[in-house]
Amino acid sequence: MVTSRDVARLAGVSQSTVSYVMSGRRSISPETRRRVEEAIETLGFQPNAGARALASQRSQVIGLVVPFAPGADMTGVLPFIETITKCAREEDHNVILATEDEGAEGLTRLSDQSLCDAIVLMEVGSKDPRIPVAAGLSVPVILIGVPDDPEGLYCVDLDYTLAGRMAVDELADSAHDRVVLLGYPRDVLARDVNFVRRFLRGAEDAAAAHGIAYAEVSPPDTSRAGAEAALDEALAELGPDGGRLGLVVPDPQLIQPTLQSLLDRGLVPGRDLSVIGLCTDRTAETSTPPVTNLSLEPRDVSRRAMRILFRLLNRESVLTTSTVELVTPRLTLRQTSLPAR
Amino acid sequence: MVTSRDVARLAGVSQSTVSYVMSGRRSISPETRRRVEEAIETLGFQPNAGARALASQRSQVIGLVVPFAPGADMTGVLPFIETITKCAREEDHNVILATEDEGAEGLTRLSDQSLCDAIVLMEVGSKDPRIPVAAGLSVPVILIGVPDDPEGLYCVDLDYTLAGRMAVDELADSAHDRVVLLGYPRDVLARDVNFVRRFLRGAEDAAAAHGIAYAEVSPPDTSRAGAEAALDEALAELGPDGGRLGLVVPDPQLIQPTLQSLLDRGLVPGRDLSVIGLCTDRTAETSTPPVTNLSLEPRDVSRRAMRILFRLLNRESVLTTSTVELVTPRLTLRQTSLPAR
DNA sequence: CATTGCTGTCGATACGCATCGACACCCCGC
DNA sequence: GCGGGGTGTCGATGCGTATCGACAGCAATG
Repeated sequence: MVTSRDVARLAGVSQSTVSYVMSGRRSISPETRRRVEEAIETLGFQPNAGARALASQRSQVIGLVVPFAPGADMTGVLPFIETITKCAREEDHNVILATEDEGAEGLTRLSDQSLCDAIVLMEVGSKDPRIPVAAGLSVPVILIGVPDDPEGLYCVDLDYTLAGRMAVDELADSAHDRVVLLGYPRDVLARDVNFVRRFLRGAEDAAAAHGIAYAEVSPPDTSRAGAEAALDEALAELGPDGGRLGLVVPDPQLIQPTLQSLLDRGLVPGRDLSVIGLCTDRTAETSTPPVTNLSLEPRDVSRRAMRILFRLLNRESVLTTSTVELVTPRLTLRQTSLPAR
Repeated sequence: MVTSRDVARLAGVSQSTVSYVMSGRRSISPETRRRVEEAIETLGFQPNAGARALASQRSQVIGLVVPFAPGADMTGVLPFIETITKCAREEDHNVILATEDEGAEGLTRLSDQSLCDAIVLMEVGSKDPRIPVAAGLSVPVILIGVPDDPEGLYCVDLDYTLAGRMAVDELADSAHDRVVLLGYPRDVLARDVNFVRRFLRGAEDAAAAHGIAYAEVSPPDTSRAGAEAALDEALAELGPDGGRLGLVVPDPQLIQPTLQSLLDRGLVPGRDLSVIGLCTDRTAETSTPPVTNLSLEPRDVSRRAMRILFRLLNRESVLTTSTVELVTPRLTLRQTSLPAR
C-alpha cells in the first residue's frame, strides 16, 4: 500500500505537507505543490479511507436505505439509486447500501459505527417507526417521502396531492364525465404509505371541485387477476352506460395488467376510455399501449434530496422555507387518452 | 461517540479485553465476558468502522459495480443488488456502490483507498477494459458475466449458451418448424457483451442439430418501432406460409414491445405462434400476455458469486474445478406457447 | 515441591491520515 | 538595520481499534 509517507519521501517533504497539498487547507508554494503532485501521480497514491475517516471524523460516505420489500416497485427504485449515487460521486462521496428490512437498527448502525456522514431514507411510511430514531441520530437524515410528523427532518417527495388533482383535472378538462380510480392494492394500503393517502385526497378533492362522478376501487394485489377484479368492481359500480370514462391508475405495477384487462374486454384505451397512469416516463413509454402518465420524477426528487444533504454537510444554509420540498409531476399525453371532443 | 475505552472503563477491564470479547480471538472468562457485554449493551457501543478498518486491514465492505448505462435493463439489475446486499449483511459486511461509468478507475479507487475488501463487477463485456485492471487489484474480484479471457478471475453467470439451446430445443420438441430469433438491439450488440454471443451460439447450434429453419434479426433499438421493424424483417425473411412459428426474444426490454406488435398484426402469441423470452420470472409473469420464459436467475447467480467471494475472503478453498460457474436457466411454460399438436 | 503448560488479562504499539502549534524565512516599512 | 506580519513547512499528536508480547495465576504433572 502506498501511503502519504511514501509520497512525502519521494517529494522530499513532510507527510503533513502532502496532506495539505491534497486538502488545500494551507497555502503551499507552487514548486512544492508540483513536486508533491508529481510524486502522487508517480506512485499512484490514494489516501486510505479508514485512516482518513478516523482522523477527519468524515467518512465521505452517504448511507442509502432502499426498500427491497417484496411488494415494492422494482422498476421505480433504480433511478433513485442511480441518481443518488451519481450525485454523491460528483461531491466526491461514496454510497453505502442498507436494506429496509434492517429497520431502525440499520440506521443506528450506519450512524453509530461512523459508516457514513449522512443518510438518505427512501419510501418512508406515514408513521414510520424509523422516523423518531432518524431524528435522534448524530448524522443528518434526508427522507424521500413524507411521514405524518417529519419531526424537523428534511423531506423531499413528489407532490402526490397535486398529482391526484392533476389526473382528475385533466380528465375533467377533456370532457370526461366519470372517473374511476383504480387504486393501490391492499398490501400497499396496509403499509400505510403516506403518498397513497395524499394522491387519493388530491383526486377526491378535484373530483368534488369539478362535480364529476367519481369512484375508488382497490385490487387485492398487482396481478392480472387483481386488476381484473378491481376493474369488474369499478365497471359494475358505475354501470355500463356510455359517456367518457377516465381511469386513473396510480400504482405503476398495475398499469400493464389493467391495460391488458381492458383490451381483453374489447375496451381500447384511447378509443373507448382514457387511462392515466402515475409512473416513470420510461414505464409509460414501454407500456402497451403507451399510457398517458404523470411522471414520478425520481431523478429530480433524488437530486433535490442530495442538494439539501450536501448543504447540510457543508453547513450552508438550506434555502427552503419549509422542511418539506415537493416536486411537481409532469403530465404527458400518450395513446391512452381519448381525443378531445 | 462511545468508544471501546468507555466500555472498558464501565466493565472494569482494559480496552484490549473489550476487543477480544468482541472478536473472540482470545479466550475470556465467562464472568468478564458477561460484564463487558453488559457494558456494551448499556452504552450502546458500536465499533468505529474507520478505526476498525485501519487497525485490522479489513473494511468489512464489498464493492459493487453496477451498470447504470443508458441502455441497460433497469428491471434486471435490482434483484442482483438486492441479493448481493442481503448476502453481504448475512456475513456482517456492507455494500458500497460504484457506477459502471467510473470505468477502470472506479475499481482502483475502491481497492487502493481500501474502501472495500472485495469487488463484485456486474455486466462484464467480452473484452472489458476493466478485466486486466481487475486482475491486478489487491482485492479479489468476482465477475458476474464471462469475458473472453477471465485471466484467472472468478466468474459467475447464467449459462447463456444452454439458454439459447433450451429455447430452440423446446420449440423443436413441441413440433415447431421454424424459429426466428428476434435478437438484441444494435447498441447492445455494439457493446459486445459476451452473453449475447453465447446465447446466439447456443440457439444456432440447437437449430442446426434439429435441422429446423432458423433466422436471426436484430432491431435498431428496444422501442416498439424497433420491435416492429425487426418483426417485419423476420416475417418477410421466412415468408407468410403456415406452419408453427417460434419466436425467441432474449432481450427483456424487447419482449413487451414484440408481444404488442404481434397483437397489433392480429397474431396472437400462444394461438398463432409461440414466443419464448429470456427474462426474470417477474417480468414474464407481468408481461401481456404472460410469456413463456427462460429465467435469468439473478438471485441464484448473485448468491453463488457471494459464496465464492466469502470463501476467498476467508481463505477457504473455492470448491469449483473451474474459475467459471454457470447457472442453468429454468423454462416455464406460460400463455405464449402453442399447445402441443 | 518444583516444573510445565494453560488461561485470562493487561499494556504498548501500529494502522495512515488530518490538524495544531511552532518556527524559519522573506518582504515590507520605518 | 530592525521590528512586524505574512507565507510555507515541519514535527508531534490524536483519532479508535486490533493485535502482539508479557505475565500473573492456577492446575496438572513428575
